[in-house]
Amino acid sequence: MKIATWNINGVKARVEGALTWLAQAQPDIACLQEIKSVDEAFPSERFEELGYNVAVHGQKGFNGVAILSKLPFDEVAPGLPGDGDDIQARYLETVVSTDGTAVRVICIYLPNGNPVDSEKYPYKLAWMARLEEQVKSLLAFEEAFVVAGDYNVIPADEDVHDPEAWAGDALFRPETHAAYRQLLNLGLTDAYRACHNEAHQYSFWDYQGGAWQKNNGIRIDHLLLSPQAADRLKGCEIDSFTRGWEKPSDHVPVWIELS
DNA sequence: ATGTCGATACTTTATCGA
Repeated sequence: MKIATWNINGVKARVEGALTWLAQAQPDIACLQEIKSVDEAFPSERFEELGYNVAVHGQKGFNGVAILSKLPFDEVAPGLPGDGDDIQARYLETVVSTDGTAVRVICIYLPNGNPVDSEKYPYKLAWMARLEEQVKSLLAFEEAFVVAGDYNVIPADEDVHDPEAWAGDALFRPETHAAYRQLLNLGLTDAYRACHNEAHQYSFWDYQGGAWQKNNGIRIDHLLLSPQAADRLKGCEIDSFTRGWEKPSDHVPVWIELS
């Protein structure tokens, strides 16, 4: 089973590119972030034509997540628990099953958090604390699950072209690293790092400053696996080639293969 | 080169968020 994550930076602007990649990469499940669309405007039919079932948790203008699945959804649950006042669409949880084996697939768009002296940074840290609580609850089931998405977290120096340039940024601050480490320490596996040890492999290149041409990237799109999912991990790759396409997203797809 | 992009609104240009 191939499960992918991709921040597409606007589904309206990216639908053709997304369809091209889906037809070529053939993931069984694709988690999309930053769809920047309300549910009603999401072009579900275009994805259904490729054989996908569609679950959307949208919002006007910003944020928004969706999950495409060739397998039918057993469950669909939008929204990260823990704050009833949070209206930002950043979390979508689904369950699919094949041959009697279920896998829970969670699509997240973790808050960016910049600028760090604004209310956005405490919101990011609070969101990460809520995610940690949710993951704790899910781990109690002792089942396979994948938390895939744009984490807006650069895990380590080796995941950024220039650590100095990112010092103090919300994606790279000590508090951010601490919260991410706490999440991993619950028992989750970073699929990419479980499969690769080479440094400077990125999933995002800024539109500005010729970042793609200079390979000034960061690795912020992750698939974290429960122990039961990690046991089934066969591989993990980054499809960086999409960044060179016409009208690219600033993020590229990352995917895993599970047995 | 602070060098881009997408969505929004009292739109055709400024603002926001990334």
